[in-house]
Amino acid sequence: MPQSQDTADAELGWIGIPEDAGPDENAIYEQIHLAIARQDLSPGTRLREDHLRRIFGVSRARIRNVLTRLAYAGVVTLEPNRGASVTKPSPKDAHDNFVARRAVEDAIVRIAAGHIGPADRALLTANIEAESKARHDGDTAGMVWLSGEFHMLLARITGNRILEGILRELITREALVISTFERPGRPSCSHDEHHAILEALCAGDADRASRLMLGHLGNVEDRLDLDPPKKPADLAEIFGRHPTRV
Amino acid sequence: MPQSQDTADAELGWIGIPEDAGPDENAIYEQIHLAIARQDLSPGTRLREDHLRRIFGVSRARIRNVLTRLAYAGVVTLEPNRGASVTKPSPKDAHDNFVARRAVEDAIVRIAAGHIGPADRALLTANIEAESKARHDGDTAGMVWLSGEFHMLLARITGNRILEGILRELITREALVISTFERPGRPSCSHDEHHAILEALCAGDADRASRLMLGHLGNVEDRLDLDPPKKPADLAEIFGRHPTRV
DNA sequence: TCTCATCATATTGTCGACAATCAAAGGTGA
DNA sequence: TCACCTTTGATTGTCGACAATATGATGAGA
Repeated sequence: MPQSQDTADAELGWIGIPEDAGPDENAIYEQIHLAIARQDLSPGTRLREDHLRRIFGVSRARIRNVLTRLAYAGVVTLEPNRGASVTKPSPKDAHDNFVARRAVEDAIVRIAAGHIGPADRALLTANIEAESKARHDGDTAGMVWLSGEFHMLLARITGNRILEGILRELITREALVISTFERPGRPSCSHDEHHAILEALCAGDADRASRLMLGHLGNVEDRLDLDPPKKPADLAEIFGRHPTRV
Repeated sequence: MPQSQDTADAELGWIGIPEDAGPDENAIYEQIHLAIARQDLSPGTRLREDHLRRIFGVSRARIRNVLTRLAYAGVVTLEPNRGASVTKPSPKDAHDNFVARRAVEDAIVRIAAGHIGPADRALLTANIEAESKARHDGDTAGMVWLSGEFHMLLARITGNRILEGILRELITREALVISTFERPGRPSCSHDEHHAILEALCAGDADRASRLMLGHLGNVEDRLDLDPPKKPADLAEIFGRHPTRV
């Protein structure tokens, strides 16, 4: 499949990955992680070691180490002797991820309701405005990312690094879920919901904030199309293109 | 500090780590992870690459990879140019871990209340009995391990691999927390609590199971001594030994 | 024309050697 | 006797080369 390979490489080439990220291993990890979280790298994209090595200007060993860690985080899938690719979540993965997220976000929002300060409020408000702008500009990837950032900001308010780390993984995986299962032409519309959650938090009403958060997450999930495994699409496309010939 | 080094090495040598684990990387990972979860390796123990290499009979590169993954899981701490050691959690880490655990376990127990079947019940009952036996035998490490397994069984009942994975990490870190902060001569006494949780689950009473679970986790936390950073103890010991001389 | 076996290429897996760094021991001077 | 500098040994960090494996192409046979 030379074609899909090339597209994947192209995808790696232009965006997200800067010309010369330092030799710092963590930096490389963050770069790739961010590229996936921002949907610059779509599920299924192969991540060839030699290619990454040239992009980042480091030895293969280091790339390999980074890929190992990304695989542990669940955003990259490592197949023996087949290499690494951006994880393509199954419908069950998607569902499980949502369930776990509800549990974690519920806890976070309840803690945050007691911790939120003026500085936090400013950050959250700014985020909501940025997302609003992204929607206005039609930047859907930016919207998904900013939406995730809103939730990460909430996690940071709690001061609990463990919850924060867990949520980070869940949100990154959700970016993969969304780009795999999104219904075309169905924009996410979480703007008012984020705002309502913020208000409840500022009012110190943990129960209401929790209710709003769970409803919000439910809406995001409902907006997806989890039933079909999606992408035996390739075959369907081919059949559609060449009705009965060759 | 040659002495603490030697004890650490000895600790590595005899227990937990079998003579010849296969060259399978995952197997090595699991071996070390298990040894930490079972408290066979105590917090602060240095994990020298060359030493591990000889024990497992593989190349250093592989050991290095495993240590990277363990560090990501938070059970091993990697200091640049200083190597790896079993993570010694701070009091804050301990607290954060408990908070996160309450969130995750609450969700798990609520889901499990709707999913539990006869086979699950048998496994859980067997676990409770095994823990009872371990207590009777005075095998505290075994008790901690079996107690963790009880919670892992609950997670498995939910069928949610993501929640299961998250809990696994939290439980492993809790083993580190316990061996770092346990009050001497204060045995954990969760026997009846596990039993009560199981009963509530079998009755399908999610709310009661949740309440019991949260109380149970709270009890475990209360049993610890989180206030002192623990171990400037070394100095105290020295001062005690040599009252005013030299 | 189709199927199957064989081969060539590209990619990953594994290893050992060397360089860089750190911690402790030993030695020098005040 | 103490403090400080230098040296030595041990440990980790990094890399390049080679081996193993999978994928796609080629060609022979039915």
